[in-house]
Amino acid sequence: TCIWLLVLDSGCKSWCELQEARLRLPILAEEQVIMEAVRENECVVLCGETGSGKTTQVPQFLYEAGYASSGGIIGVTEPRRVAAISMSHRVATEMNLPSGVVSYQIRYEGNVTENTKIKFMTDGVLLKEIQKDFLLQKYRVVIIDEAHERSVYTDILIGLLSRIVPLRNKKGLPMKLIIMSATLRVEDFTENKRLFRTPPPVIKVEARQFAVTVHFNKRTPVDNYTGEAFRKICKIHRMLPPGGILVFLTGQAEVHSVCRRLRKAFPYRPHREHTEDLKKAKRAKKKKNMSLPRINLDSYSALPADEGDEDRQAGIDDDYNEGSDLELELGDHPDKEKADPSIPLYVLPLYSLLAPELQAKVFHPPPAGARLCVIATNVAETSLTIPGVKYVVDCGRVKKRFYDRVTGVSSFKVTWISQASANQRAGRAGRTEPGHCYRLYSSAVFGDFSLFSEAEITRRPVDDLVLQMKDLNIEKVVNFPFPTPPSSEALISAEQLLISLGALEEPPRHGRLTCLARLSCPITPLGRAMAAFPVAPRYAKMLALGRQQGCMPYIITIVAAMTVREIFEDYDRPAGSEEENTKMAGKKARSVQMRRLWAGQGQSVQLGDLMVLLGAVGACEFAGCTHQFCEENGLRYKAMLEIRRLRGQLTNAVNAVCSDAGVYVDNQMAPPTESQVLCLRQIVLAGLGDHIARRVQAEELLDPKWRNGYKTPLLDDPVFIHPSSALHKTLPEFVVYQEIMETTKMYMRGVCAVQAEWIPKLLPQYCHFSAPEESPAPWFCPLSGRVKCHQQSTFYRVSWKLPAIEMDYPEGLEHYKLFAKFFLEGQVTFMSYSRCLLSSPSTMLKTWAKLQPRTEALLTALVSENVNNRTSLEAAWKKDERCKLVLCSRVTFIILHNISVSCFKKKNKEKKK
DNA sequence: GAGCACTGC
Repeated sequence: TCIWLLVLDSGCKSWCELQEARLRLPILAEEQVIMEAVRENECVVLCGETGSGKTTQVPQFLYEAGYASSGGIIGVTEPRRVAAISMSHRVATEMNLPSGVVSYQIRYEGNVTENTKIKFMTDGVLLKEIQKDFLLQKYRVVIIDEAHERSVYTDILIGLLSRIVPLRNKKGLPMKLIIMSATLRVEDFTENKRLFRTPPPVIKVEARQFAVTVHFNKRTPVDNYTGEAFRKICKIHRMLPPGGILVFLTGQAEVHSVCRRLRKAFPYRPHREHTEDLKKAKRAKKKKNMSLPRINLDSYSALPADEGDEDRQAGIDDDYNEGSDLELELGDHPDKEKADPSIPLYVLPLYSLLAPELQAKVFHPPPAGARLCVIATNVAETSLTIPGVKYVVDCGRVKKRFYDRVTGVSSFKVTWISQASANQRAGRAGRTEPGHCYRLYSSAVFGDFSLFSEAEITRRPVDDLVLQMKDLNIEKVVNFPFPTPPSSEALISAEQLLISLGALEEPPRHGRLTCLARLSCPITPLGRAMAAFPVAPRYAKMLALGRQQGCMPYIITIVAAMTVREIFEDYDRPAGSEEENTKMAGKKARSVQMRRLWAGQGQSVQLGDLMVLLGAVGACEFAGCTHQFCEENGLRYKAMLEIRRLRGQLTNAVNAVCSDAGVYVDNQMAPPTESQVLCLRQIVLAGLGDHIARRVQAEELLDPKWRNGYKTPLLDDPVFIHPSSALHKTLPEFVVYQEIMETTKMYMRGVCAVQAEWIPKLLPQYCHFSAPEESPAPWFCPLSGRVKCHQQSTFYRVSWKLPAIEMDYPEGLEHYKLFAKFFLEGQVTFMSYSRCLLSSPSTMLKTWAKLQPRTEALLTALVSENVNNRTSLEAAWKKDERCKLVLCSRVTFIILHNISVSCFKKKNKEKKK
């Protein structure tokens, strides 16, 4: 983050320069129109592409117009942390105000003061603030920036603010909402009657972007778009004038393989080495030219450099490429891809998981004489802006995560992008001068793209959002004014999960449940506590249970590590060179070894991948969480820093929810003891109850594809423990998993072994219990004062037989009869009445007991006062001390309490009436 | 015995 900021801010050299740049922004001409619209409307939608300056200028207009005087402040939300920070710096500089006045707030940090007038923050921060103060009384204006990106939080914020703004106006504390979008796709906001009854005005602002000429391919490669990208880059580099090239591909592996090919084709060596190479290459070229037939790439430069007619070129392209393509795809034939060091290309990979110091390279100018070429994934579309890009090569695809709504299985698929996305990518070529965008697909294919990408909220589970909303006392989540609502299946399964976790009250079982009733469950106190933890509900449940046996610090660490993605460095990606290959092999071996070490021994092995996480974080923190430690042990430094900050935040949250928890972040944390590991596994099971899998049984093993497979309640096909898992060879009978990812097979990730007998105990909501066992017979537990029994159960849907376990006797008349028996035997009060009894206590259980008025009288009394355990008996007694000893008919049981008395009293009263 | 885009609390 810091590196990016330095780079982002390096553009702001002097205030004068800034002011000059500022004056050129087209939005300045629109100030009056905008401010008038804001004055006259509660909500205004502002459309302006990147480069219009809306993010930096609109807050200043509002400030000048007095919206931040008299106490109120101007809030601006951004979908990314870097944007919140850099925008606050930028605006502070432009306005010549200190950071205490123009400030930012992100998840872990901020510089907000009492004097803050303009506050930039991430969208999640404002959502959390609504939890504390629903009316957001601090704010006079809220600006939702980048609303077109449709992140889940901006969508929810817009829904909430559509209600908050009128409420504020009614209260006489007027507030304004400004929604800013880079595209004109705003109908979801403006034409949505549930959101705004009167559509808010839409103001369009021109952008100061340079023209980008778009070139389509004549043909659209079906599979080999990386090969096509490679050829296109080569061509651009050979033929077109200077200017950076930005290439959009879909994943790390593609990025690295194209990088490798380009580096081979246009080797770049820094400094002297390079000039040496150049000379050598020139000599070699001369020789080769004499011995080899001239099918040369150089012939291309005969074409006009500004050639834009792709269709015409494509013909030549195809002829030429068909031959060479084969060679290129046959892999590493060093001789076939002829190196041309005379025109060096400075090739850099760029993707989100790349180490920040390597990412930062793209922001620096390329070495003299070399052209910059960045091979990127989607990060370059919105998150990072690379300076000096004149050419964009767009493969037209994106890798997206998909969730199966029924089974919850995740997978990654490469799909076509939307037209909006393609235009956004093209726009990256026109930041500093006119540019060109080469689309590796035909205009017809482009025409078939959807206009816009789907809103994120429709593409992912919403359990966390539903919990947040319930915590805001929005019970009927279906009625929430979503700009685009999630599917009802998604809402129902979210509600179901939250009920199972105990975060929502279970709806009454009797009668047919309407869809609405199932979606209107109120939040429980546990749910409130869970909503206070900024993690997924399953993990929040673990935190809520974490206090036993001193497990809280461990649970916090495990939850933090599970929340942060990819804590281990990936050494399986294609290497850039042979030496890098051997280097990576060595690192990988070390990483595998360390993971085995962190998995521990004895009990802790059963905690599986979660123990590996715990061990890794523990070891890393013990070593001071240094870059070097991470590097040497295969950990992603950025991930470890995020875990460290998240541990801090979760620790604070736990202490806030439970003031006597007294947890603190200990970077010298000792490994958990054997009994703590047992406890941790049970806590994890309680949180991941719907993520259980059972090893396929020998008798079920009919199909060889089930070998080493696991069965889950929701899937017909087997799932497997991922080969990188600590439990891959152990294959425990029962496991819980973090997620199922479908690749070549369905793999469970984040696996932890659990014991069968814990399941009915900790997850009764998922079990069907059979009648209490007859042997051993039900008994009275003197410690808890309750009637206990053994009960067998099966796991829901799959009917796995679970071992019989000790349970509270199930509700019903039988429970009262048993309690009466134990009571008469003197087990409940430790006093024996047997010598005063006419019948044996076991009479209570006889089928003919009803025929005896005395047994019936006792039973009725117990039932009417709900007494079937010691606690409720004592409570009933307390109600009326005088009647502790009562002889209930002369020759029957002695009944020692007011249960029967109050019962008789009631009856007498009724008789009198 | 493997192959994961991108974010926010």
